[in-house]
Amino acid sequence: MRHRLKDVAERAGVSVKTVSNVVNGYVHVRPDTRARVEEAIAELNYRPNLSARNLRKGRTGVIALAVPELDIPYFAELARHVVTAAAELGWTVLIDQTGGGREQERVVASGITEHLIDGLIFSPLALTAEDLAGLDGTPMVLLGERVDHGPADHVAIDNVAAARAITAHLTGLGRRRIAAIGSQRTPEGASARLRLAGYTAALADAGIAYDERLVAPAPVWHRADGAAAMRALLDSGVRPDAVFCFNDTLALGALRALHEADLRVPDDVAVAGFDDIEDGRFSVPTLSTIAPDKERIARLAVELLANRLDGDRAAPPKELTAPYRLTPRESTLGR
Amino acid sequence: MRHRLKDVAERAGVSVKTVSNVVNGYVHVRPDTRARVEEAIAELNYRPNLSARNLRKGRTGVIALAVPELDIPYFAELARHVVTAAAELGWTVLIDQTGGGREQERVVASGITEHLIDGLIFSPLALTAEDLAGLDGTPMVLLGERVDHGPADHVAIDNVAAARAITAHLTGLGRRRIAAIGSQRTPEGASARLRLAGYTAALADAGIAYDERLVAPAPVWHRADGAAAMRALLDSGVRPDAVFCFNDTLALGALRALHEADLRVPDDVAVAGFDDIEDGRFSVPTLSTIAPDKERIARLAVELLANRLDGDRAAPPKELTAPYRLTPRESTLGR
DNA sequence: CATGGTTTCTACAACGTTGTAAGCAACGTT
DNA sequence: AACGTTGCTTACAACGTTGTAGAAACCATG
Repeated sequence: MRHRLKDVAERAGVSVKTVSNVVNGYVHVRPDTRARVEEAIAELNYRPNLSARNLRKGRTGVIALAVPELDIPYFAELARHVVTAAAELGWTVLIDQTGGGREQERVVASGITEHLIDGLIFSPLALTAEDLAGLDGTPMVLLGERVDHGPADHVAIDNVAAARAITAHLTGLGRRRIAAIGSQRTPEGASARLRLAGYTAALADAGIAYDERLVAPAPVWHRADGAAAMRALLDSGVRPDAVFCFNDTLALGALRALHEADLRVPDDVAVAGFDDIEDGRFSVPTLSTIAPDKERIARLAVELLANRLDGDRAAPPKELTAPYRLTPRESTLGR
Repeated sequence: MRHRLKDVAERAGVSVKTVSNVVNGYVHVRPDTRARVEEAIAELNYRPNLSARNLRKGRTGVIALAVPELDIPYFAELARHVVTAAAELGWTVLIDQTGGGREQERVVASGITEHLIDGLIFSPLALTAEDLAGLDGTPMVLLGERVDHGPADHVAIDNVAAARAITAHLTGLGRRRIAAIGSQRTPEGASARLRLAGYTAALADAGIAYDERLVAPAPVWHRADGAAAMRALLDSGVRPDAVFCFNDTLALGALRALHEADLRVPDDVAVAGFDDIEDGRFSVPTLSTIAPDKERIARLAVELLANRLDGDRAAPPKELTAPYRLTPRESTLGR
């Protein structure tokens, strides 16, 4: 049922290599030969065996995208853009779910899928620079927070500036007791550190003293964690008049907790997020946020990988910065 | 830098095949031989070349999961479960985004990735039974609505019964003017047809006349479409006291539109969805819904595929039904 | 018609792996 | 002592493809 070059060759009365040449568009093939071969290909419904081709060529045409969790909307949206950008280069994307743990991420980085993929676009949570130091094999592009000058190409937005901008947006509304949700002390918390830095910088800009009690940790950044952190803040008695959540899912959880506490958003408490996920455009109220240009991030990552594959693998790693937009919505409307 | 069986064999002073045997856990290898080989493997950091293995075995260890869109939360959550279930069998999952169009889905089904994947788990939107008739190659499991007794294994929940159950939940609250959002006249709308059937059946059960004006179409089932459909219903003057949305994203859009119209949920209008996506547990108000057992669906699909690969490929297709739960939340609380 | 250069095609080897069959020890049984 | 059995290991071929090198056919030129 499944045919090989050899079958086509026999049917067309030529050598195996000639069929291969036709399949690969080699120019020096007589038109009538080409026609006979193409006819045979069609009749047998021949399709190349990719494993064999890959074995021979040392390329697979498959790249992997590794993200912590697919059902975090930000990563799902990012994945869509990466798939689209890669398709334009004829690549297939293998999406890998790491779970976000350091050990699992190390396994991915060290290339468990080696020999199956040509390259890797990697959005790590927990991985450190040392983990990456040992890697020699597959070309890799990192997304998200800088793993302090790691050995790989890297695409990110300016987290500190973005966090500073949205916090400034809150101070600009006249809010003074601005809480932050999502801080992390673990080494995994690179994003958290950068966004916290932006937050404190913006407070300083506005002449507001930093109050540790207004900063709530969140071990992971799911809705439930945002709700829990918000409840903890409210219970602690520090009456915030605004909250900057380090991502949108945290913010959606916080909205929920505020609702349960009978506080009005934005009247009593203004809420801001980060990532611009689809949900935030339809929540009640709609969510003010930082909108990273995900489409651009994906495209840059794919291009970096393409350059790495075709060009100099030993070239020094590139650091690219993608744009973002401050996107105010109902959750931070002025009073 | 990258080593082969041969390199390991030379270093350990054994034949290539013995190294292969060690790698594959063959039992008849003397402990000291095994130790020497494993040492050599570790020293060289050897990893098998999957292309070569695949070529030899005729299996790739990769299955594909094809879904319309990754950033529809239901599919993202489903994908996570499929990845988990497949990992237990040592499979890697290649996630493919079809976009939901009939032509693209046909390309996926006819196996553009042939020779790269062992099997396919496919959640089609637009595909018809005829499109599937021609397929001969890769084993396939269909998810979601039945493509009327297609030629492939199939896993789904009982859509009609589930839709009937949640509509009955609304009538049980004493609601009488129950709208439906998400109907589709296109052939793609298999889900829509089944859920509409459940809705009408439940109305009949409760002795409520079917009113066409209460049924709003939605070309696709995104949040924006739900909001638009809800607005259209409100503008048309048919004052509903409840809405059954054919999925959760539609329902979240409807919640938003009701909020903008200053109607209270559930007091003025009760809202129910379908799918039990994460967002619905944190929306304001939280969303009553039908919760399909996604974990079970994924597991069944993977098991069906495994049976197909190991067993009789010509066996008649199986139809499996996964359980669901009616999950009432705030959006349909009694008055 | 010899010369040299294209064009067209082919045979062969190689990519790295594993299944098959067979060889060689070592052992226990008769 | 001869025999079969079992445990361990190996040589070889094959999976389907493409790169290399070269043969054969063709063409244009002097």
